[in-house]
Amino acid sequence: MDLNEPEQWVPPAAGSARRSGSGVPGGRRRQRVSMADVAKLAGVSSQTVSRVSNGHPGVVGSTREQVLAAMRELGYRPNSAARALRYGRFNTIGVILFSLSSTGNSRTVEAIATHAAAEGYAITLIPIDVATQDNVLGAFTRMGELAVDAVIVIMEIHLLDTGTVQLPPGVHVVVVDSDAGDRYSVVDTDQADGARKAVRHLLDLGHRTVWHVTGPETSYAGQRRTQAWRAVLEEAGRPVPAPLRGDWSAESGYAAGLALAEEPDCTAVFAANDQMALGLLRAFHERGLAVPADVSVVGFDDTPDAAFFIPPLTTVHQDFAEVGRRCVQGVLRQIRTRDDSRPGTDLVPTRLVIRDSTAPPLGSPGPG
Amino acid sequence: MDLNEPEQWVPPAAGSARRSGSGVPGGRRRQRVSMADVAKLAGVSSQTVSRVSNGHPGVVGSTREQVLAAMRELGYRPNSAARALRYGRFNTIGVILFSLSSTGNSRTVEAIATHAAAEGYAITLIPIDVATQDNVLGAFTRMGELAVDAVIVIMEIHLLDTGTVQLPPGVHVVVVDSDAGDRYSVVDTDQADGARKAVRHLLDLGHRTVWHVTGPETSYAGQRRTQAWRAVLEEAGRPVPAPLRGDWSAESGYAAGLALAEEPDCTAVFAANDQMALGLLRAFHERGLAVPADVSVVGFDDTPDAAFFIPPLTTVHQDFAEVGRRCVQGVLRQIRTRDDSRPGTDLVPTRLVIRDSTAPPLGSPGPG
DNA sequence: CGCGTCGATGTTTACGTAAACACGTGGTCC
DNA sequence: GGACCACGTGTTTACGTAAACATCGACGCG
Repeated sequence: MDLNEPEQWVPPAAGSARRSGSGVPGGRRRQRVSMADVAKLAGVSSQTVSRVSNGHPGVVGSTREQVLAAMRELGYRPNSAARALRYGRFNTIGVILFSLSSTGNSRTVEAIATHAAAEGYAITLIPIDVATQDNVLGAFTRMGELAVDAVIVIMEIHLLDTGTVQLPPGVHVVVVDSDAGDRYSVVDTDQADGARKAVRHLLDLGHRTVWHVTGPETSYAGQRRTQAWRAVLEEAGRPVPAPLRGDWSAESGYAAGLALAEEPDCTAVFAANDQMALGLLRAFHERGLAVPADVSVVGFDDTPDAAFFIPPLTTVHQDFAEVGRRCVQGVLRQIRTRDDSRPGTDLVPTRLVIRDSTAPPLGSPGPG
Repeated sequence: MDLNEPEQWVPPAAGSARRSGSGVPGGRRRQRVSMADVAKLAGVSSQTVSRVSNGHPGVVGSTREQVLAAMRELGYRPNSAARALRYGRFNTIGVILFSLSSTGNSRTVEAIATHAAAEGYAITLIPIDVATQDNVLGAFTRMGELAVDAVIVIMEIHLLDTGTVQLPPGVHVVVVDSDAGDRYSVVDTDQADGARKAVRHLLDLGHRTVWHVTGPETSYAGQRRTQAWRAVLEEAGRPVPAPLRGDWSAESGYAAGLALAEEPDCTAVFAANDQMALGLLRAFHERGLAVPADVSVVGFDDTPDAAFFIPPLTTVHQDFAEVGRRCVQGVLRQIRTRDDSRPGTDLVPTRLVIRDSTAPPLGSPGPG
């Protein structure tokens, strides 16, 4: 294998080969190089190697050079397991989530990984394919056994409130997509504010009311968006149409769109995410309804593709990178201060991006 | 923190207050529970605890029960660092990739994580935000220091062929999106075959030739698709239009679409991915070209959204889950057989999904 | 009835690292 | 000039686990 060192070092004392492949003659047991090996070659103690390895002061230049040379020659790498054992820390953050398939999740995870890396932390991923109680518990159990110092949970935390889930002590938690701010440190997009902006935008354009395609019931984010939609309509004294249940997929948006196309007084729809908005656009197109002339559509997320829908989608921009950044920040603060009980909710603001899928209703004099 | 045990155990020696917060007065040093603690409480040796913990035979029922009870009481969890140190393995697979933002990558990673979990392996993610040589090297160096038994590289491996990258010995590698089958174990979608199917489909419909929007130059997958496109046209004796350079984004597809709209004899386009196809659709729509009546469009990937584009997109389906599965399989085979030099290329087949964005050219009698 | 054997459990040791402490040498201060 | 200190380096030890080996008692067989 090209990436590897050409060959591993074997101590010179052929007779007293204390590091042969465990004595097995044919054993090709790629022996890992330890500090002791480096120390022996450099003619120093292993503690000195440790000091050099960790950049500690108190090693004179010439010794340091010798050690570094030995390290290079042997291709020494610190053994992170031994390190973790010694320090009691793993420098790893676990991330539990349902799926990477949603834009939001994958971008949040990416941001988490990037920021964690910048702080010297790796991230370990535990996806849960099917959201059964068992799977969730299993994931948490596994995480408990894993080498992580903290866990970021990207899912509705209610699934965990069974009392049976236990993380090992000293493992800190930050939660995304949940309202558990009273018990955990929560970071999330300001779902309610984003939804409010979307609905108000449509009302401001002159629409009498706004229809709504929801996310799945289990999604906290979806619930918040739906609540905010309802609240804005009620505040404004507008009728509140029955929401259509979606599941984030374009397909569910399409189904909702076919239904909404039959509603003669539907002139504005707020979809709980961009994918469902895409489904709406296609359904309306198929039924001969022009967007935005006949119906206005607003989405949520601002996926990179949303600007290229037909027509380009007005939507609520979520700053996933910022969510990821704050998750890491929160988790590191807990690790560093050893304080794991700082509940609270940290909301990342949203931004309404107005494109071409919204307009005043037909026959309206315009905004007002 | 709800998830944690109420308090940790401290060996009884002190007085007999075996459940104080910790021996240290002010120190709230969440003491981790070790086998020794469990052993003491259960009145057995730590070796017996180890045997119970690992399900080894040779522990009589009553003893086992006692140990299990002690484990439960103390909330014992095995220390994975110590385990890794003892075994020399971490049960972790590293994944290096550029970005999770692309559908393909995130779905591949998800599949990797799922299958790895099923085999008792966790995955550690190292994303590289900007593809500079330095960043790539840095990621590999970090990976070398990390606790991983193997690495899956999701990127063009040429970036690594500098000779300076070194992974520690015993770390196995599987590569995705590369042609390094002569040096590494490579798993990938059969890019060429997929592209061939796409182009042939368009020719079969009666189009004289097929235009092409490429992926970024640096992408091996993109190169393969472009090569295959060219090869099919040449084999069929058709003219080969100059390909338009894209970067996977819908925006670049849109730009290409605006350019292609000016080409009077462009009746069929093969976009190297679905997002760029989305951009094409919008550009054509904007310029009054009907798809598929005036221009046929084929994409690549079959993202979940592609079926809801306007019109629903004919595209090449990639089985990312299978790619992920085979990556894990390959890596585990290497780990288990201790054989890390089994180069070869494992291609996952594709499937052409015909929807509504392709049709015979205007004025054509139809396929043939 | 004594010896061999087997099964259950305890004891020792090693894994690789790094903190804590020990040691020795050279210089400084009074 | 002797006590002390600083600095560079070596030695001991602990981290938690589990393999390897040791021990001890009970049981079976000749």
